[in-house]
Amino acid sequence: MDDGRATTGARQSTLRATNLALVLRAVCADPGELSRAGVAAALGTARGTAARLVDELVAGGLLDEVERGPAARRGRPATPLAPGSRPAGLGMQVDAGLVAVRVLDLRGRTVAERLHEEDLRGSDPGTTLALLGRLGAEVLAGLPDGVRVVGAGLALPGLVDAGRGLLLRAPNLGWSRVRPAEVLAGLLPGAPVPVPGNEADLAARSVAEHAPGRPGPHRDFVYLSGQIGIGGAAVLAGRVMTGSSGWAGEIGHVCVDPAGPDCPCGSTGCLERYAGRLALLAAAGVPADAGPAELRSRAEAGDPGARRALDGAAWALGVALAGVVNVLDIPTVVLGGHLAELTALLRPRLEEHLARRVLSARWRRPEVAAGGTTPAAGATGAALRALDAVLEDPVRWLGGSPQPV
Amino acid sequence: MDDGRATTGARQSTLRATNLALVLRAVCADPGELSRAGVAAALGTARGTAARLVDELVAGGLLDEVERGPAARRGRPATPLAPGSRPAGLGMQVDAGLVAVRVLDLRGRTVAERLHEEDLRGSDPGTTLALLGRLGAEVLAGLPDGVRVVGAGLALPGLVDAGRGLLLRAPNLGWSRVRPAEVLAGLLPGAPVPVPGNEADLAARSVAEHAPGRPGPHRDFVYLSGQIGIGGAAVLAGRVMTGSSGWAGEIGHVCVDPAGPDCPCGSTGCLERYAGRLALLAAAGVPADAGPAELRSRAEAGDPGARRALDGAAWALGVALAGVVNVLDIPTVVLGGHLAELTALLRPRLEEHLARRVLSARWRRPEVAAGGTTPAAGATGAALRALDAVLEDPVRWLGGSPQPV
DNA sequence: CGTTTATGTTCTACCGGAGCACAAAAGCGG
DNA sequence: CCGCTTTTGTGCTCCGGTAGAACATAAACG
Repeated sequence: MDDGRATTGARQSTLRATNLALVLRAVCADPGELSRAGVAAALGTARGTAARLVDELVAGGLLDEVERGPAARRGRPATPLAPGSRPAGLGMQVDAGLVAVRVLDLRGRTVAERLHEEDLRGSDPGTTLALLGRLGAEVLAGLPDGVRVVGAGLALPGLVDAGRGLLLRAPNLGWSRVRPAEVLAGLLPGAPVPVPGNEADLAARSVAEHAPGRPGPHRDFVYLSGQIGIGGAAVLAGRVMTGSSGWAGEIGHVCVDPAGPDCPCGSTGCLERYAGRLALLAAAGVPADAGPAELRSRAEAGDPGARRALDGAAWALGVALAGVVNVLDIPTVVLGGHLAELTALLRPRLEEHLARRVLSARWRRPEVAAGGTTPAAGATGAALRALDAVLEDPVRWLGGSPQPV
Repeated sequence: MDDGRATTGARQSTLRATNLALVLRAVCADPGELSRAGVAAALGTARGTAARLVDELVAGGLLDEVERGPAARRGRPATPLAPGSRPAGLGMQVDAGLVAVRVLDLRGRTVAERLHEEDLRGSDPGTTLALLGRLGAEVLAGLPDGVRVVGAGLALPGLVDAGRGLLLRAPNLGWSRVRPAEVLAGLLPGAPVPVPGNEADLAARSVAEHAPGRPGPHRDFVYLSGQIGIGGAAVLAGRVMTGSSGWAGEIGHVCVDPAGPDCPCGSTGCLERYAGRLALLAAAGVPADAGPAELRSRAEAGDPGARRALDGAAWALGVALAGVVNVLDIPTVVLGGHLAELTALLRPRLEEHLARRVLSARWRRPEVAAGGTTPAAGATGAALRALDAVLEDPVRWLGGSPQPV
């Protein structure tokens, strides 16, 4: 997308902006642990400077001075700092099986949420988005006083043109060329228009950081989001790679076997045909409406059909992911969505396949981990992404006016 | 590798360092086109500030004031600036078929080079590196006065642990666990120890920028380096993705057909088995020592065996690259090495396969382009990487002492 | 040859961090 | 209970760096 390198000369205000961002980020990384002096130590700046920066952020509501516990060390007690509790991000998600709205504050806490489960395959975009808008409006209306929504995001299971706010195609919803903003704009009073994004990218972000600026357990990983289809994302140094148009991560359509079954996408032998939710359940002989939990209990009970289906999925995942790891050298795989609860069953075979097919496995063995099982991870990620605007450029949010993007 | 985000507070000297780097980079991007006033306009700084920064860089030898041509516009004529001609990078390369040494200056000009072709498969690392060292010493001895080598790199066709300066394994050389610095250290007087890197990564860099800081025709592309094996690299926003350990880009071992032939790497149906130099020539019935030029002329003459072999390679490349494009969303493929001269023959089929198997092809059709045919692109890339240290932090090179890394 | 126009230079003003001194708020020890 | 120690927070001056304007310079144009 961007070059990652500013081409504009740095002036002194840039310096201050940079340092404000660094202070905010340092506090976000260790909420409640840093004081003004701690910030100075962490950044290597003079105490006076750090104090001035902190004061400014506190005045703007981006940082809070929190109550201190019982004084442990001697010396004047520090005033612990935490990310402000007023700035919040609005995350929304539409998936084949649910609609979700979630509001996160700068500390990463869920301030409010609404989830609504419903089979939305083939649904009418206008109707579904209107439902989402109503849920969103309810959530916004119920927010505590003082909470300021600084941005909004919408996770969608398909190819999104973020620049134009356009969902190009979401196969499992049956949607094409939908512009969510047109429906949502009027329904969310006082909130910015949600920026659409790919569900898997955003879910991966919720794994990469648990709260704005607070790194999760993994910093480099390949994320697999098993919904009805299989989406994915590669995360490097805590950043989701979105590619040149934002369409990266379509791991579900990596070819596992060119002689394999046809895929609606036009290719053959796509991973989705082997490890997608429907394919997996069908191969195991589990009714489609039973879900992966049933598959799991059958496999744990020793059902041979279930085990065979899981082995097949592990094999297909192994072929596809080995390719990804060979190309990207990110030897950690996090399984999310319906694959998360199957991780224990898939891992042994999958790690075997990866060890065999990844060139560098001799020196660093690829590992498979389970992602969180919180529903609607995409909504969380969307809220986190919205809040990132604050971390990136705190100065914009210090002035009284909450300028939207 | 790193987080891409400094955690240290910015002080005023940081500001100056940033701006010096920006000035240098701006001049490198447009050598000979910018004056002091031009720099001020490009960076948006005051003219006085820009002039002061330029003066400092000129005094340090990082910028040169070059002769101006005939005055075109009216007004006081500008003094055009160009990257300094004294700082230089030393790039070296060992491949299965050649040893190369190349010195590039900050303007991207080849100051000196030595190439030596020889079949080095199964060669003794010590002997070959000693040969490389001798060539390097000759090149260094012949450098014009005033040229200062600021860094050195060594492109190697295998897995490199850059942190420890260790070549883990280079299958086509038959080398394992080689530490080039041990041999080279004493042989290159007055030059820093070459930092090893992967050949494909470095060759890709030479495509991404033609001179330090001067972007090449593509900013986002997947590079394929057809040597005996097939290496590769993904370049995003002009930056080569090296992965978490620097082992990214092993496209040659992406699985094209799990039921395909065994590969020495332990996997099956690797791309290399279909589109590697030896596999390709063998499939076409061309003698191994004849090379791709012979294959090309046969195919252009209509030889059915040659065409079949190329179609097979295009198919395999299509399957593997479609996977890469699906995952990374980098819809430009640059073919280098022996594949470069076969581009015209491979492109039609390859683009067809990509169009069919890439999910987003409907909205943006993947394209295939030919890389340069300059020999030893890895050496060029290694020299460019060495020079990057200057662009990243010019301040280090302004003081008289040429502190090595 | 004066005017016009753009470049390069010099000077002051302002901004922001560094560094120091000092006040404040706790624990520790008598 | 009181002074000492220790750490935090605050106020001050100094210094480095950019902004901006005024001025000098070097060409082309009429």
